[in-house]
Order: sequence, then C-alpha cells, then structure tokens
Amino acid sequence: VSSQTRDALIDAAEALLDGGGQDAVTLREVGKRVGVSHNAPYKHFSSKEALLAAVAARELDHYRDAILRARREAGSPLEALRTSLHEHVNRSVAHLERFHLIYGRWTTTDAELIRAAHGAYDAMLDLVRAAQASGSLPPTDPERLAALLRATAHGAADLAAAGHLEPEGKGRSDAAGLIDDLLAQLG
Amino acid sequence: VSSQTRDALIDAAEALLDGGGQDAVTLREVGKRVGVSHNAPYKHFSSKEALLAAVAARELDHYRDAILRARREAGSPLEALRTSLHEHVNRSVAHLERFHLIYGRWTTTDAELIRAAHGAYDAMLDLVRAAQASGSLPPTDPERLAALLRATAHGAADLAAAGHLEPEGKGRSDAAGLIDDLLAQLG
DNA sequence: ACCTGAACACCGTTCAAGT
DNA sequence: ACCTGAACACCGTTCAAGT
Repeated sequence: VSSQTRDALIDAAEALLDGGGQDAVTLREVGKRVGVSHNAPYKHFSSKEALLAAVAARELDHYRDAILRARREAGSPLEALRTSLHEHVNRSVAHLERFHLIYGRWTTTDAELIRAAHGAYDAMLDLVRAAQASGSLPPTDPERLAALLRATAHGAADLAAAGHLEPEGKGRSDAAGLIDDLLAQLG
Repeated sequence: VSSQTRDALIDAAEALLDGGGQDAVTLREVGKRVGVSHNAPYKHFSSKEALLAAVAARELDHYRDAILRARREAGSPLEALRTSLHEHVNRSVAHLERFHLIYGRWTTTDAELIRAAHGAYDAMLDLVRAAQASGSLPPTDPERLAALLRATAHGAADLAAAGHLEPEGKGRSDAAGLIDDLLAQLG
C-alpha cells in the first residue's frame, strides 16, 4: 500500500524527527509540509505512532540493505561484518533520533515494523554464520554471537551519542573502535 | 538544595515515568499526586526537563552505589564486575523508562546530572582497573576496556527490553548471558 | 520563600461534512 | 478514496496575585 501523499508524509515525519526528536513530529507540521490539512495523515495512518512506525521500518530496511551490500562488496565475511558494524554505529550516531525511535517503546505491534526488524536481524545472523564458516569467528552458537555483536554495536552507538564514551578525552574510545576491540578479542 | 515538596515531586515524577514513559509525566498529574497545584513544580525546577534530570541523576547514583556495594561484598574484582554488570542490565530492563531517560536527548546540561553520570562511570572504571590488576582481564587500555563492557551491557539491556534478542526463541541469549559471553572471551 | 488560578499557545484525535 | 474545518480534551509554560 503506497501513495504519493503517504510517502510524502513519511518523508516529512522523518525530517522533523531528525530535526528535533519525536516531540517535533507534529501532525500539524507534517501536514503543512506536505500541503494537506493537519488531520489528513489519519487517512493514511491510524495514529501518529503508526506514521512513526513507517519511518522506523524504512530505517531498519536501510540497515538490512547495508549488510547485504557489504557482503557483496567486501573481500571476506569478516571484513563485511566489520564494515557493516562500523556503518551501523556511524549511521546510528548520525541519525540518532531514528535510532532511538526504533528501540523506544511501541504501544502498537506494527506488522511492517516487525518484518523490517526481522529482516535486519536475519541479514546480520547470516553474515555471522558466514564469518564462522570462514574461520574468522569462534564456532559458538551463532545466535548468541550475533546478539553479542549487535549489543556491543548498539551500546557503543548510544553511549557515543550521549557523550558517555570519552569523558576525559584520554584513551579515546569511539564507537567504531570498540567494534574493532571486540572483533580482535573474538579473532 | 532539598525540601519535602521537592523530593515528593521527584518521587511522583519517577512513578509516572515508570508507569508510562516521559509523556505520562505531566506536571499536572505530578502536582496532583503531591497535593499542590499544577505549576508548583516551577518553584523547585526550572522546567519539566529539569525535574526529569533529577530523576535521572538519582538513578545514576543508584548504579554507582550498586558497583561500590558489589566491590565490598564480592570475593574478587572479577566477580564484583560480573555482579555489577548483571545488576545493571537487570535493573535497566526492570526500569526501562529510567534507562531511556538517562540516555535520551537532553537540551539542558544539568550539573547534577553530569556529576551523577561521572560518578557511575568512575566507579565502573576503578572496578575494571582492579580486575586488570588481579589478572582477570587483559592489560589493555582500561578506559577502552571499560567502555567495551559498558557498551555491551547497555546494548544487551536495550535489545533485551525491545525484544530484539530472542526472535525465534532458539539459542536463547538473555542480557546477563551476553555479559558472561563477553567476560569469557576476555578471560 | 512558596504557592495558586487564569490564561496562552500549543498538541493528538474525533467527527460531520464535502469532492 | 481522500480531504477539510471545527471541536474536544489535553499539555508546558507564563504571569499576576496571594500568604
């Protein structure tokens, strides 16, 4: 289900989200930017949350696509994994409000959002399995290993964005550096 | 600076936050629960965000205290570290809205909040140094190592709470388990 | 020093009505 | 099928005024 107006509403919501967080996404401003009334969005989305879910799903699809692209372009599964994780933390910091949106509290279980989340997860899991098969990662349970990598990337991005990673400037530990530290320990 | 009313306002805000997130913390309901008018909070806090900062600072102090207690009670620095990280992820999941509050976007730089954040960070860093001194952790840069542990704990808690950790129920990876996986790799 | 009540400029959502 | 305008019940914040 897609339409010109619907896509424009998602674009506007995303831009407002990036600019000032969820509270800055008002249906009145979304409507104004698209050139419709402030309650026209209700003809395409059941609520403001449903509109935000569409933004989140689109961002999760981007994460999945980045993993698939890295697998095609990188020289080895390990390098594809490293590239994917680096891109993930960098994009999370660059688009922090989308990142917080995705992992915040949802009161509705949007099917599209769940599909997108599973898509990104499955792509990462497949990549971890490939890296294990090539001997670049220990042959432990792939789901646990993928979860460890995702948790570290997720936390590194969130802490870096909140400024909790380099309180004294000494021993500089940026988010991408922590990924490399973990991969070095696993290798 | 403390007063009966001020503490009661923080208590009420925390309870509302736990119940329904930041949006559920309305100054009107906070005032009603404390028995004052809906704008009495402005006599103690400059804005709603300042009130929420007080809630966040108190929670960070709890994290710091939990680390200090674990150091006193555990048999070794490594066990104190493991206990602290387990408690951290469990409490983050149990009090998810406080967790999201702490690491969300702040538009004001509250001095009390920064002090509390540094207190929790320093306690964790000292504990990592002690574990390194006892030979339980590799002698790498302690700040980077502490950051890696914090990032993993943080991400594990957030992903577990969002339900992104066990999508198929197979290879169950709870947040505390990921902490153990990482410590095992580092040991 | 601390609090109140009215007011202002918002907000998400609903609904009757239009094309 | 898609959109509008008025309305409802909120919200954070401000301000004059009270003790």
